[in-house]
Amino acid sequence: MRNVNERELPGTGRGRIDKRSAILDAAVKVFTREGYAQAGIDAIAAAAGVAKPTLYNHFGDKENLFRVVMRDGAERTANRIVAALASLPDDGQDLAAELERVAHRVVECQLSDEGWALQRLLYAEASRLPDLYDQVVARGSQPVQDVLAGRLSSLANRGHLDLDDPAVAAAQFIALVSGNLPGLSALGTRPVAPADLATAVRTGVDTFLRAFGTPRRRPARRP
Amino acid sequence: MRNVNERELPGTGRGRIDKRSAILDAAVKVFTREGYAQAGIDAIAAAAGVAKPTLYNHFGDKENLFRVVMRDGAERTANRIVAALASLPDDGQDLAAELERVAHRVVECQLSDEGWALQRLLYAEASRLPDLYDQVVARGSQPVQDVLAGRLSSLANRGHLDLDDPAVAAAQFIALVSGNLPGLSALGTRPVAPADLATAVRTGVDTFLRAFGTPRRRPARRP
DNA sequence: CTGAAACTGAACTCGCGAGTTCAGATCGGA
DNA sequence: TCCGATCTGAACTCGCGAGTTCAGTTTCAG
Repeated sequence: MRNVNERELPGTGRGRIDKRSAILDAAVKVFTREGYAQAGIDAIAAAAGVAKPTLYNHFGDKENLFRVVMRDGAERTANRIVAALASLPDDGQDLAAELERVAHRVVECQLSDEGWALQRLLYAEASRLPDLYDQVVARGSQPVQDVLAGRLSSLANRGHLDLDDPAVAAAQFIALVSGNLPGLSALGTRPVAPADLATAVRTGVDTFLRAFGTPRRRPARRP
Repeated sequence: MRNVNERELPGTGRGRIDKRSAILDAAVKVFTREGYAQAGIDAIAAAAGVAKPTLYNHFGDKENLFRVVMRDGAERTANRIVAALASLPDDGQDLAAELERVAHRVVECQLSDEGWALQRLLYAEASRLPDLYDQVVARGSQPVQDVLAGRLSSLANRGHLDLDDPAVAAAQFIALVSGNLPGLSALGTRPVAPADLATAVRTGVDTFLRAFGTPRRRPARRP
């Protein structure tokens, strides 16, 4: 049998390609498909095309592997959303349409298989691994809210929005726009009709603008 | 030893008191404390003061027991919330304060240990038991939204709110008022400072009234 | 009083999965 | 060419937990 150093067989997966990232990719898939408890180390190793001891060499144990997977996933998702937010222009041109466009992108990240799965995994294990929750928030939702708050603040400064507190507005924007998603997609276990999605986003943005749109006066604060 | 039909010893739990409900009570506690996978049938039986075969006689297997627990829990929680909503008056007297009061009650149900635990369990097992999700929604969130929509609609008919669609407004009210809860309480794993809770509720109601309060005109629909 | 139904407790089966061990293969670098 | 690090595969340990079995007990209706 001649040596096969010129190419790796994809299935068997021998060679010096990054075992570590292969394991992480496989772990994401298996964890998100099966859940933490149901996911088997054997299955992950097999999916990664790697021997079990290799996996243990890299990650120590199952729980630690899970932590790394969650942190990476949160960061990846957050980066995608932040990139989408960065494309929100500062001039108030067609503000409603722009907000809808951005909201769509944000919402799509949550609707992705990975997004939902990460959220479910986080909920499921939050009480067992409270520190993990903090880390995921720090790398995930926090930066998203901060960036969004910044954009909204820009718009407010130029008179296109009427806000008291950009951070609150950012949180409420996200709540309004994605509050219906769990129901629509049954926590991500069912596909969402694009029309339903569009409606959800539109009504969310509508209400946001009813509250914070600039042509309108805001109601007097109650005593 | 004289007969003890006048009273059961609470600890040992012998006698004809409802074994079934004793098991359910214990199951709620153990499932919510440990999560589905970690919860042991032995632990549940022990907590219920019941022998394992009795448990299996009543519920067949672990998964079915879990289903019953979740359905019951959803119904119980929904009933509490609905009761709170029913106390929302129809006259617009001090509308903001009344909305806040109701929102507080709604939010407290989600903040309760059982509320959070049920939500985490639902998220965790939704992909494995999709039908369960439907049932929980049908007995849990759906009635709540319907009742709330009814109350809001009443208020709108009397000119105290300015709504297009009461169902949408109800969903958005809940989203605005409880959107911050996961972050505040770290998915229910940490206590929430009453002041933070009050702020979250107040800002949610504020924004809701900015969007739907009656003195204001609603922004023109965009093309 | 009696017999059926429900309950008990303890021991048992059985499969699963996390983590380990080890002898050998493979690779990169010097 | 050779060393050390890394990877492999397969077999193994070990504990855990779901579900069962069974012989004996309690309860209650008739």
